[in-house]
Amino acid sequence: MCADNKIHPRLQQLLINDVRKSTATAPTVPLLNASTGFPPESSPFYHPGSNYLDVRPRLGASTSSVGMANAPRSHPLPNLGYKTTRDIYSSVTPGYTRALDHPQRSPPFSVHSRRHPLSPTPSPGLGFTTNPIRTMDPPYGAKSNQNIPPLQGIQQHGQLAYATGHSPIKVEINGTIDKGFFLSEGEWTCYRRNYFSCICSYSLTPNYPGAAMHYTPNSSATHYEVYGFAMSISAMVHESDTHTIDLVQHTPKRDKGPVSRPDRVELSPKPPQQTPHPLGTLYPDSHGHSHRLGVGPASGSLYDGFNQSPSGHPTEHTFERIQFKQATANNGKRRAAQQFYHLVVELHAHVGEIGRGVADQWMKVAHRKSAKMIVRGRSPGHYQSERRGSASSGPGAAGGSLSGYAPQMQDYGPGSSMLGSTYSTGNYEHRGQYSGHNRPHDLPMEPVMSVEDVKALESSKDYQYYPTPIYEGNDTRQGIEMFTHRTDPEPVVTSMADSMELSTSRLKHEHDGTLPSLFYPNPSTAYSSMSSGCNRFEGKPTSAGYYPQMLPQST
DNA sequence: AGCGACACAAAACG
DNA sequence: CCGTTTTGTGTCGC
Repeated sequence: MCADNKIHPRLQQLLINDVRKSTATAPTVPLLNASTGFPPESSPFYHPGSNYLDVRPRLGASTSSVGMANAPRSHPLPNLGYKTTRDIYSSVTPGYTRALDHPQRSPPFSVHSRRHPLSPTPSPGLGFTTNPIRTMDPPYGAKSNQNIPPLQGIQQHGQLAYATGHSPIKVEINGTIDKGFFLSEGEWTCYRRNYFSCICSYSLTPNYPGAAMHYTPNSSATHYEVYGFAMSISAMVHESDTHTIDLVQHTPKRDKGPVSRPDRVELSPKPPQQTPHPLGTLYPDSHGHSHRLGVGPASGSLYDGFNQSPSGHPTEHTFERIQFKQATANNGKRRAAQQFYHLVVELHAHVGEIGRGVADQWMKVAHRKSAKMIVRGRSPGHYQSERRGSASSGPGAAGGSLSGYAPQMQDYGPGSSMLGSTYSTGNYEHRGQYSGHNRPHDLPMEPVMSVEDVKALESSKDYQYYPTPIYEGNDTRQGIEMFTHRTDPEPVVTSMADSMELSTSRLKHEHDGTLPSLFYPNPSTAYSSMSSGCNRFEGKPTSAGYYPQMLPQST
């Protein structure tokens, strides 16, 4: 698979160049230190720099790129639609957005504001940020997000525990897929060419910063000292654990800049109960960086989280300007089986270099898959009839619906982005079908998963996203050597309880277009649901018939 | 059909 | 109000 985190040399070079404005570029290396208060340096295993970090492209020089030949475009095409649509969408929280955003435009949330042209994508309204209105909402804040595909339950690949007393640690993964997605016919959809971003954070319960902890992969009795954690995002084909799909990250320069694969970013845990910041990463972090991320090469930066932990790592990271490298198969063909992808938010533990040479060792502790999604490779124009689907989509997105998209819809509640609280409130207004009901606030936070998903999850086995040494939980035992292989499928954990929840929640969520939030509101919840919950909000009953493996995955 | 590249244009910013 | 930046997407050509 895909693996590589590594960026092509070329890219690396390129990356830096672009940065014009974005400062970010700098060597972002956030990586290093052991984070979280763990005793990194002292540890024998501690490496000053992780490899992966180093790998990133950051510097380079070239430039490149660009364009090659370009043919002058034959004719200018006016896009008729643009405006209209845009305008409509634009309404989106413009004001708010900005305010909130602050710094840059790209801030994750706010962004959407920008254009939401045809594609629903842009989240129309997402205002993520905050709509004034929404902001109020409360309790969990979040809300809605129509345009935010929900995440399924967490799947752990091993157990974390404090060295002292061996007290177990509950792990929560929070992720918000921002921008770019919309429901079309009940399915989460996005365009391959459009950007989306993913705000990631995790929390440990209990959280004792600085306390030594160890990780025990499932199926292994071996304990690995944990020096820090990192999160990453990847994508895979629905119902195929082995088919991964490459994700690419652009700089603001887009085509003129380098393209890289989103990196693994070191993060410190976010306090579980912590209230998410409404703005999320929007705010500049302590370093003063604004997060415009993206810019940088790959991931960005490190500077993302605004909350930094003592260890110096942010507690949250936004992977911005992310695109799927390839579209799902059979888009557009109604009859043909539609392929789906899942975006996966992963948490890795830095277990140090064991031994010598090898660079850092990372083991995947847990991951959370998103609801299954369709990635369209063609221009929105090709889908106009349906578009927006769901959401609004009607044909043409109709204007009317647009309104639906209105600003309010999206906002994130405070938590949404961050903590898990997000769930939608229901705003699907226009979403016709889905819209049905808005979900009361009470939505369950847990993600619901369909049976299918569950199965899929259970069956899942390997994930090897990184070339670098990462262990999967399963293998652990094998120790380092295993990097590469993953072994068996980990048992996905699904407890009965979980199942029940799932089913329950499922019912609840099913029609709402709303999305359940990705996050778990509180640790306990999270814990319980951990293994498999998931949800899919998709309208289709099953994935049967899909071609899970069709795509060539990136490998 | 999907993809990469180029280009236009609007939204977001400043 | 205006210039710049960023990003959605139309189009071409493969």
